[in-house]
Amino acid sequence: MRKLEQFVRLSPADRAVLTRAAAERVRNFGPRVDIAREGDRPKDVHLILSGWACRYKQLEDGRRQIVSFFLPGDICDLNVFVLREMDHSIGTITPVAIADLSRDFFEEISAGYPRIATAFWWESLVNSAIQREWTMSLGQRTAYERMAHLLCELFFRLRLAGLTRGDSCDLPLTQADLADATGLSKVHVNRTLQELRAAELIGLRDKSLRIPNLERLMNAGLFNANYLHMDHEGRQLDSNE
Amino acid sequence: MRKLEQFVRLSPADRAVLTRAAAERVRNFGPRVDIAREGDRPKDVHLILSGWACRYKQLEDGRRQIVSFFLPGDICDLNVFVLREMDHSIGTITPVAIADLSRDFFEEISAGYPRIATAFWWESLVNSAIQREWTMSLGQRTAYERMAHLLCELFFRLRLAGLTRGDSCDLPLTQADLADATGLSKVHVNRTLQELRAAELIGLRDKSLRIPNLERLMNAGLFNANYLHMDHEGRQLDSNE
DNA sequence: CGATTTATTGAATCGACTCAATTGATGTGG
DNA sequence: CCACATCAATTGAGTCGATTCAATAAATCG
Repeated sequence: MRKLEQFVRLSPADRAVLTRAAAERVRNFGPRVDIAREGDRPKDVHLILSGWACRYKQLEDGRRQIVSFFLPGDICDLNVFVLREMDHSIGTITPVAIADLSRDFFEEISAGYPRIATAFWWESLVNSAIQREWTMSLGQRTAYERMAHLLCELFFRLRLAGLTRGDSCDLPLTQADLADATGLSKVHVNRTLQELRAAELIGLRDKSLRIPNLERLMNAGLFNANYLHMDHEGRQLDSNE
Repeated sequence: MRKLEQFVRLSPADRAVLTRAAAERVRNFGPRVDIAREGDRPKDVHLILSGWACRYKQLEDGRRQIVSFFLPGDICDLNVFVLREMDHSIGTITPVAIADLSRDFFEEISAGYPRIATAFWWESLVNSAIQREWTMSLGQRTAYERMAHLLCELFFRLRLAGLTRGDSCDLPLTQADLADATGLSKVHVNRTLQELRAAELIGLRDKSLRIPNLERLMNAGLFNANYLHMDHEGRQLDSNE
């Protein structure tokens, strides 16, 4: 997705490379399917072109935790080139199109396209920050706060990728997905969403989320957007497109 | 600490650079002191030479979550060069000595010392994996499992750094620290530790932890060491020291 | 040695869970 | 296009893990 470029503002040459990379070796997956499994030894990095996916881990007894969400434009695993095998799985939520990026591509990038390299670097650091914030959420926030926080985060990320319409966006997650992501039971997710609706902090039906007053939802979730680093240094390196 | 080298096995030249880097610009901190605060804009990366520290985040109302622990040999924040400001704080647990590593140092490394660069890269990827595992713990594991898991993780990491003696190691954390890290209350941490002691899975007194049967503790915590990636690719790049 | 932090224990409470059943949507094949 | 099956969302009731509050014991520190 060309919205990945949102991050650093790229030159036409940069765009060309990305567009080419995104076009080569595209694979399509149905919904609710695994792209990679714990224990695999993948050779490529994946770029999500469209659709939602998630990273998840599972215990032997079946307990499952969604550890992060991948939205269009996100890059799955830069670790591939250093770590031997996957310590988690990647599964789709909706139908997903991904581009497989080779090691060669990354070497080409880091050699000749510093702005893209910085953007990738930034991507991966923000992902770490998001992971920390999830730790915070799961450890300290109440169910209500946690849900509000997650919805804020997704909305912000989608907006950055140009995937919102005014105060609304798609939310293809089921309540079971939200449960796996927030560490709550399905039943409690349902009740928490009802509370949020009752407080008129969200409107949610037909896989579409509306946030009438983002400010108030942020307060409810103790949401501070600093960890998304949307003011990243890259902006200074902008090329004059 | 030279145990950082454990990861990739370094050549004498590699060691020399590291030793030099570790010697320059060393700072010492007392226990329970902040090294960096949320909102800061640090210019250097920190390498922990000795002592324990942690990364933590705090909500306005005071709730605090320890998001990761830093042990001797750990590197604090490679993000410094790309992200504008800290989205979390770093505080010491024990007295700590750190070496400040400059941007120049990292450029020198990535240009001339590929093995070290790989080791750093590996470090940061493993840290991400640890962060994911914490998400898993906080989301899905019970208090008992969570505690067992955390103690396993710390023991493995310390052992990799050569900081264990047989089945024992130092554990300078207070129960309040463990509470902030596991997302439990202090009281419940206390009770959980008692349970682990009663089950003879751990011995813990005077800041010293003993694990008579690591296997059993791992089972209790549903601990799978794969996420620590101790079999990283770097071993293949070992120099013949 | 008091003073303060850390660890421990008890009792009551509550947030979130489990179990179980119902309603509503979505989808598929005949 | 309906009938049946499946999956997703909702509701109620009872339970339990973990919390809070509060007090005491033990350890550490200047």
